[in-house]
Amino acid sequence: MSLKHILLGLAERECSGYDIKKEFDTSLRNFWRAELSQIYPQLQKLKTDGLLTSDTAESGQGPQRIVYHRTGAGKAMLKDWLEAGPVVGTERIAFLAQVYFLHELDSDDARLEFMGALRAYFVERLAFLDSVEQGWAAKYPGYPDDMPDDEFYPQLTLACGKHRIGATVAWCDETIARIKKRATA
Amino acid sequence: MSLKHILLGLAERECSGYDIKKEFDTSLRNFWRAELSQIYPQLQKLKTDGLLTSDTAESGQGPQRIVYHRTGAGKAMLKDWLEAGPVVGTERIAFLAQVYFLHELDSDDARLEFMGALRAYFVERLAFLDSVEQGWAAKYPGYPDDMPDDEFYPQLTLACGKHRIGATVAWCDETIARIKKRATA
DNA sequence: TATCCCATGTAACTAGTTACATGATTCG
DNA sequence: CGAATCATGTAACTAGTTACATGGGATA
Repeated sequence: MSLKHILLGLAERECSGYDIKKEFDTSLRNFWRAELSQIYPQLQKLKTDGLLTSDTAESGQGPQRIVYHRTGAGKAMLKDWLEAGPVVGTERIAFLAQVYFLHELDSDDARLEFMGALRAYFVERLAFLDSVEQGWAAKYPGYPDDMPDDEFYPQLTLACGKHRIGATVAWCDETIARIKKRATA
Repeated sequence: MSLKHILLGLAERECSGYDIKKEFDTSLRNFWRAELSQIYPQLQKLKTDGLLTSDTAESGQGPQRIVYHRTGAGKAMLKDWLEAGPVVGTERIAFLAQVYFLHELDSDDARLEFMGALRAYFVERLAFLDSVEQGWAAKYPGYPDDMPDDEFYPQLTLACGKHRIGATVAWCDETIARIKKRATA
């Protein structure tokens, strides 16, 4: 279960469920997503399990915040997860399932439209990653290697996204060319 | 919901739940996985929804097989899914969540060990894809483009896997070098 | 005779999504 | 005064996992 461990990782610093949601929607968005309706109960559960503690804090606007912080046991559980080695082989890639059955569309035009939409999506993702990167580069003159640990490792996930999405765009281009060639054959 | 549509795609030809499981474990394994305990009830549901029909067939060994075949409505639903455009942005990549928090491990050696294990996994996946490809190449002299439709589109998913996994291995190498450089700095 | 593959399923559980409910403050 | 943002949650549902249950036929 990764969500649990992600919350334990984020709770190195005091944070509320609302704060965490914002992190999912920005920094973590390349590899994980979660809704508030999943985050809040999970934080409560981690607290009853003794992995987090909570405190109330005033917020400038709106109701009181409940801020969480991880315990020693919480940190230990996160470390166990990392020490158990990479969690791989569980990914589901829906668009590839669609490509697998793309012959069910009834024209090459329809198939090319599908591939064009796919390519556009990934190009947009790549642009987003570039913009995040520019923010970092502006903040750290020694970017990407001269950064504190708690930014260096997140930066690695961005670098991975760039590699993978770049490769996916290249595959889209290749695929579009192959379908066109096939159409004229 | 992708599983439903994948089953509708596979049920173009008559197949049993058991057959489908084998397809998940071989051809589809690059982008989706499913257990028998999810497949069997889902097939039953698709039948009651009028998207599949079923028949019993003798099997050489073991009990009777229940073979499914999709209806016109089933085919139409699959087409609707494809025509609605690519399903993207839902992926969860657990190993990147781990990398994001890798600074929580307490030595560079531990971090390099993690990255080494990750690299080894992807190298192995790449070798598997190469072996699948060699099988295809042996069967079709005009590989990869001169293949029937119902093999060409699956082949595209293999090509995508090769691109993406290749890029991931390159990222692992780059990352290992960056962590080493950081360790000596 | 033991193990593997064939073949179908159910039960209990965990994980994640969508919709709903509440209420304060701030900005235009 | 209306919309956006802050802030927390519950309820109902869908999706997926793990464990259990059954039993035939083939192979070693």
